[in-house]
Parts: sequence; C-alpha cells; structure tokens
Amino acid sequence: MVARYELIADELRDEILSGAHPVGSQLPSEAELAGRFRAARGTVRQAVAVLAAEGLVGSRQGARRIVLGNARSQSFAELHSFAQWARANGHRFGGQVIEQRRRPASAAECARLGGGEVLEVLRLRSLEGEPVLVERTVYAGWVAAAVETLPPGCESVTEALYDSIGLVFAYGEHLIDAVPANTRDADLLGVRRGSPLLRQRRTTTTHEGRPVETSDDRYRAGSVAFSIRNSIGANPLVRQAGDLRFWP
Amino acid sequence: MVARYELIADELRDEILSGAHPVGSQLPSEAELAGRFRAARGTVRQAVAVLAAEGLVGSRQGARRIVLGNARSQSFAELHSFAQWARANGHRFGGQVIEQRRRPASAAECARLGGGEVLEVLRLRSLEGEPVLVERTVYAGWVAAAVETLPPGCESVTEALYDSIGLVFAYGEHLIDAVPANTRDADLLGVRRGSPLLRQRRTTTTHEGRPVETSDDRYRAGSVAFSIRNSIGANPLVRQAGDLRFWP
DNA sequence: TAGTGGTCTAGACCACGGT
DNA sequence: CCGTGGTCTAGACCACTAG
Repeated sequence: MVARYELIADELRDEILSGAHPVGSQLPSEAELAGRFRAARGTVRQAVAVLAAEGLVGSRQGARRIVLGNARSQSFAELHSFAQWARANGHRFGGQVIEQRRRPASAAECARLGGGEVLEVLRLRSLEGEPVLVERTVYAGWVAAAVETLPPGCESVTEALYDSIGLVFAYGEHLIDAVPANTRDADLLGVRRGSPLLRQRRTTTTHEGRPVETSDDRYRAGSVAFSIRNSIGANPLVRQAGDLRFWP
Repeated sequence: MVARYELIADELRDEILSGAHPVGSQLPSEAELAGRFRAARGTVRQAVAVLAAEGLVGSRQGARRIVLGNARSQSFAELHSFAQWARANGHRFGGQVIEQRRRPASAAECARLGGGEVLEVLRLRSLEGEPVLVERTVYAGWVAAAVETLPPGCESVTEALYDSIGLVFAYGEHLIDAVPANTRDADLLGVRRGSPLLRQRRTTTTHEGRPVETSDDRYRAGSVAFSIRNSIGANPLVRQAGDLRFWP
C-alpha cells in the first residue's frame, strides 16, 4: 500500500529533477497542487514535507516554496550499511572478516549494549578493489550467535541478519571525526601510520530501542565523505536536520 | 506567537529529559495525550514529530512510541555558525581574520555563487584559547561589501551580517571528510604537516535560495566531532535524517 | 480482536510576504 | 490588501502490533 502523499511527492520530485521546476524557482501553491492532484491540502503538505526533508525545497510562511536543489539525495538510513550504499551507487565492493572473537563487555559497552558477553568483529571493506574501510564492530550478546553463522566474506551483514533472524536496524546515532591511522589501520588500508582517516562511530538499535551494535569505522581519506543538508527556522514537518548520504 | 504543538513538545521533552519517561519505555498514546492537553490528535502528532526529529522518540505503526534517548540535542542550524555553537555550549572562543581579498570567481565558484567578483577570507578560530579551526570562506559579490565592514576580530559573522543587512543563512549543504594538513594549515593550527584534519565544506543560501557563501573549514583532530541521529522506515513527519550538532 | 499509529478529508483562523 | 503557508480541529478509515 503506497500512500497518496508518496505518489504526489514522487511526481513532484520527478518534475524537479527533470528541470520542470528549476533551482530557485517557485513551486505551485498548495491550493493549486491540491486541485491538480484532487487531494486535500493536508495531503499535499505531507508530500512537500517529504521533498523538504530531502532538501529539494524550502519554505517560509507567506511565500511560495522554493526549489533548492536538483540532485537526488539517496535518503540514507543506509548510513548503517556500507554494502547498501555501495550497491545503490553502482560501486564494486567487497569485505572480509579479519578477526572475530567473543569477550566480556567493557564498562562503556555495558552502558551502550547492556552488558554480558559481546562479539567483536574486525572487517576490512573495499571499493573498486581498493581497501577503504576498517570496521570494528561490537555486537550485543543476543545477536552474537547469528553473526557468527555468517560467512567471513558476507557482503551485507545488515541484510544477512534481516534474512536470518528478522533483525531490523532501525535507529542510529553517529559521531563523525578525524583520527590518525594507527599501525593496524595503516597496515590494513595501505596508508602511512598517522595519515588522516575519517571515523564514524555509531550505535544502532532495533525498533524497540534495544541496542544491537556499536562500531568504529575508519575510512581512508579521499574515499568517501558524508553529505548533509539542513535548514534553519523550519517547522517540525520540515525540521529535518537533513538527509545524509555517503559521497564517493 | 508560540504554537500549541511547540508547548506540548516542550512539556513532553522535559518529561523525557527529567527521566519521567525512561529510555526504552513507551510514551502515552496519542489519544491519551490529546485528552491531557485538550488538543486535537493532529496537534499532538505534530508535537511528537518534533521529538522524533530530535531523535528522542521513535515510532512504528501499531505500536506505541518509544523513548530512544534522553540527551538534549541542540537542534543545529547552528551548523553554520561556530560562534553560536560555541556559545550555546559554554565554550570560550575567539577568531581572527588572517587574510582577506577580492578576486574574480573561479569557474567552480561561478556555478555555486553566481559569478562576478567574490571576497575570500581566511579566518583562524580558537576554543578555550587553543586554535582549532581554519576557515576559508568565499562570499558572493553581493555580500562582499557588508563583510568587509566587519572588524577583523568579529566573533560571529552570521550574527553580524544579520544585524547589519538583515541577512539570514537559511539553507546549507555540507560535505564532511578528512584531509591531511597542508603547510599553511599546520602552521596556523600548530600541528604537523600531514596530520589529520576534519573538513567541512559547505554552501549556504538565503531563504530565497540565493547563494551567500561557500566555505572550507578544517578542524584540528580531536577538537570537535559531528553528531547525527537517524532512523529507518520513518514516515515523512519523522523522516529526518537526524539532528546534527557539534561535539566537543 | 482491541488498541495504536498512519493516512486523508474539509474546513477554519492566523501570521507573514509581497504588492 | 490579497495570496501564501502555518496551525488547529473533528472526524473517518485503514494497516499494523500485540495480547
């Protein structure tokens, strides 16, 4: 079942991306759109809220909505999944487990994952055949068994865990900064020790708010960037801090 | 004029932050909240959408909303303003213009800012007395004059430009990655050449979609991080990729 | 099956922008 | 001033979750 407002949003998005509404131009008014799509004004507002959340249009009280961009932003919850991002963008990618072991949770991990035993996995992932990412992931005890059954060359852990135990990575918090490569990082990525890496630390939970994993991912400089769109003075329908996507 | 849903959101947020709704617990149903606040269901939904956009609660059809976090996220459009972020977080900060000159726009800048002459400014900014940020900003020709009248030690360019010509930085697009410090960066920040910097490239526009500036900001590693909260499978009211804030 | 959130409607009033 | 988007209401139906 696809919602009406999604269909309207899709149609408007296509018009924007195709150039029918150039960047800087005004969108039709809500009343006009409501008439055109034979929908209530509220439904149209939901549709344009989608576009606003994608950073395609902006709005302010009293003036017509304005087209801000015409680049497809890949709406990424795939911030969690290297594989899903790489596939969606047509990249050749791979991955390999380097190390994997169970151990007791540290104090910090107890706070984030809920204590007990955890599973620590070190993965090296590549893009177009080049190693670009060192992933150090710590899984909560209750998913450890499922992760251990995955093949070492598993392409997408996210998808595999969904298929095997129906696990959905629903919410995430991410910290992004820069760090120097340590000896191990440097060795795995083929860069010099101390050279810049883009680090993404994240904690992921299920729909129920149950913590699944925390991870420390380090990208070789120049391989990817994070892209964010945001706006000020937006109302909550629009309040989005921005869509977020990887950038090759 | 403060909207009703904002007041409701404020009250619920306070309850969450104060621990009345612990992380992992369920929020009251929309119907209950509507009764309690004597508001229509739609208004209550707007209020909880605010909290969802802040990453405090999550939701899924059929189940009650769940409390995901209890940390205040400083809802940052202030991603644009080092001064506003630093002040809001109680940091001691400063800034100084190192270089400033007019020059013709490059080809790339023409595309982003609209051509003609531009104003290039190099600023060094500090936190707690330590230099942490090298800011290379290119202003569009139409704001150049206003920027040139600012004192070299101006704390907040964003605020100063609002006060002087009513300019509002409304929309931004940001690219975040890691780069090695070049000789100049290293010299200004007091780090070794080649050491990691966190880079934020941004383009900012007005409410009307008119480009104002593009900037290349480089943070010393360890001084700040970017924090993002996001969710999957969210509906557009909630679709926010996440609030975004600096992190000391 | 009952309760919950997601969608949609139709109408009202208000604050703001531009003329 | 008019047109626009922002807020709010009241009610309806549906899809989903959970017991």
